[in-house]
Amino acid sequence: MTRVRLLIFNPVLNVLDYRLPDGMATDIGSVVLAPLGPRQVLGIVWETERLPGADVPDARLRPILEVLPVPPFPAPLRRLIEWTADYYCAPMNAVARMALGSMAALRGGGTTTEYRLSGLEPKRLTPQRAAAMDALHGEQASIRELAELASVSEGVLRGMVGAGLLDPVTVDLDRPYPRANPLHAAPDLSADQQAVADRFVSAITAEGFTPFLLDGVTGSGKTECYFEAVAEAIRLGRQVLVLLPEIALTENFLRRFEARFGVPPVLWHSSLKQSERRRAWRAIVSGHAQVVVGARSALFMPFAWLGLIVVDEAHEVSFKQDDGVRYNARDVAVIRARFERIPVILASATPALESLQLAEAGVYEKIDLPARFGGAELPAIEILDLREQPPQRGQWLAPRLIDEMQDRLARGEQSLLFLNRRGYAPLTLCRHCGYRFQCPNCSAWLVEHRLSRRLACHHCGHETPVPGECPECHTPECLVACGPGVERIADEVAQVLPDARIALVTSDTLNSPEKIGTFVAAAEGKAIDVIIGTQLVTKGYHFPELTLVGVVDADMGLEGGDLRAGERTYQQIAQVAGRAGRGEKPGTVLIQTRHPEAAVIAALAAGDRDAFYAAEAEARRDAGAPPFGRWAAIIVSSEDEAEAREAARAIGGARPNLPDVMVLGPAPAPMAQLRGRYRYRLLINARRSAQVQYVIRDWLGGLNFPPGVRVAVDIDPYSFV
DNA sequence: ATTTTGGGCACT
DNA sequence: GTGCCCAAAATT
Repeated sequence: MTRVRLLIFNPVLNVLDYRLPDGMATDIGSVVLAPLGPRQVLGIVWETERLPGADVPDARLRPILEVLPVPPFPAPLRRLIEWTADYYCAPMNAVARMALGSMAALRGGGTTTEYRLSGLEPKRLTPQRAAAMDALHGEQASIRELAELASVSEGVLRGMVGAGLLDPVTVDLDRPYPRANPLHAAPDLSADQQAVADRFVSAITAEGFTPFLLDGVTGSGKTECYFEAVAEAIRLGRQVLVLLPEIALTENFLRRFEARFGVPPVLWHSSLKQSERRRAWRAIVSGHAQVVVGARSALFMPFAWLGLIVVDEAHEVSFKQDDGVRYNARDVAVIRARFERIPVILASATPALESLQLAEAGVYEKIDLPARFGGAELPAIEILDLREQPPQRGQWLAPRLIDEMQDRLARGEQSLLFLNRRGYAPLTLCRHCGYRFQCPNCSAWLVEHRLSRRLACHHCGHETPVPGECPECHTPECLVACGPGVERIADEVAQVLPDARIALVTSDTLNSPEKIGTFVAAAEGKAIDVIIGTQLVTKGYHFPELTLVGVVDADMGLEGGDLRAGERTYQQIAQVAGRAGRGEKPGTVLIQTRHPEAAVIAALAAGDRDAFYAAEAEARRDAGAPPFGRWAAIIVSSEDEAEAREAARAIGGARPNLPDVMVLGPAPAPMAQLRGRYRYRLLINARRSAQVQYVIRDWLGGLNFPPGVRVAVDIDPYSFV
């Protein structure tokens, strides 16, 4: 009788042994279906010696039901899953889950019917049908997905099929993607860029683990360089994974990719439709997908022949996942490359201090790309001290910044204002009684969105219409907006530059590929004079007529005691500054601040990157922060405040007493309530040598908590809320 | 997480 | 003894 050990996809059971029935064969890594009580669960066949479990007598073993028709997880992926679970104190099955697409993807094969608008004019147009016609433009998907997309019931759509408004299309579920051609459009590289590309190509050919830190200012052509590595991998028949921080980035990226390789890459991100997800996953595991561009969740895909990983904008905070398995895709990408024995390229204009340190230590091979491509000059950066030249009362733009914008408008050039705050105002209060609108589920103010006339929580999605009176004292028309958001800045610009054509660029306004495309076309076609945006506008775009960048509030990111606040501010401003002067004309960057003396601001003004990194390193060393020391967080949460407090106190009471590990707390988390759960936090600061994970596992392993209490461990945390 | 089991208790 | 509710145990 053959006994098989499975990694089981059940939140509390990690490991169970089964019997392999006669006539059934598995390999290590096979994905199987197994009985669990009256149910069926997925499992992955694992090396018994690598997965400790209880010794259950042969007689009690139940037989595996089915081996799923997908290639077994290869050893490098299995090692990656083990490493990630171990390092981030997460259950192995939670990590392994990230490697699977969906049940449908595991079964594969077959065809399905999708529907798309036929273009026929409706005879009878109900409001629901009108909404569907509007929302489904250019979409093709199943009835179910279309219904969700258009927010109408499936019945409405079936009716539309009957009326001939929707056409059925038979689709092969696993239909292949067009092949990328490495020779489609050979790039025109500078000597510097060619040297970098050559180095990458040689690493690909050598087929070994080679981690690169590609450090080059915005516009230096990092993408063109690593595209040559991608081309070489394609030539050798290996697959490539390119990780990007946000989906919003892909629009621009896809155009550049298609220009270079003739076809779009395979996309992988969380908002793929069922059918797209299945098709992409099957192409990835079969080895058919040549280049996969994805968000961090693509990192655990079971590639058949992975040959290269690229992490673009590798410093981006969004590579850190902050729920579920709290991993950092930038770091795990390097680990995966090590297990796969392939090159990995971390590309950034403003690398994380941790990455720079690893490069200095010789762990990463550092590749510098100093010059801006085409000789375009880096913009001049100037500080506007708001204490010396304050904006008018109730406004946020200093006169000097307005003058410069006026000037650009007169010259037919473009300006960009950056403020990383969505909505109209971050706080709304009652002028009469001082009532402040707060989220019922979170410790956060509700942000007024004037475009949608709602108050919204940016943490949990709670929304309410803006009321006409104060809910506390019932005074009508008494609400005041406090502080600026991008919508309010847009109002101000409309007021001071009445002739300017303004584009507001936030995740609220630019939430679909079509809208992004329209915006980019308008900006390139000089149909926009002033772009006002959040995070979203800081990277990727190339507008030759954009010659002025204004940073509305450089101090915003520095408040709040986040350990990486300085670094993030530097990165954001350097990034958005890179949008200016990308064409023939030189750019200017104006930074509004009340703290011109702060190290970050001073370094930006002086254009002295090294000075910033030196100051930041010094501060981190003093604080025992990464990369010189290590942090970890334990977050205890419950819907019951007392229960959360009690559990946190119990954890605090069992704290280890070790010379190289310091425990702070428990204390209410800065975000004391989040999505209806009360939260307490303990912070662990350890020497770099300390085995924090083992200490924490030991510590928490001996404790039991009531149901309803969640204890999350965050290793190398980014968010301190 | 989900399902099964079993103890305690009211009721026939 | 039977039905019902809830907590505890088991899931290979």
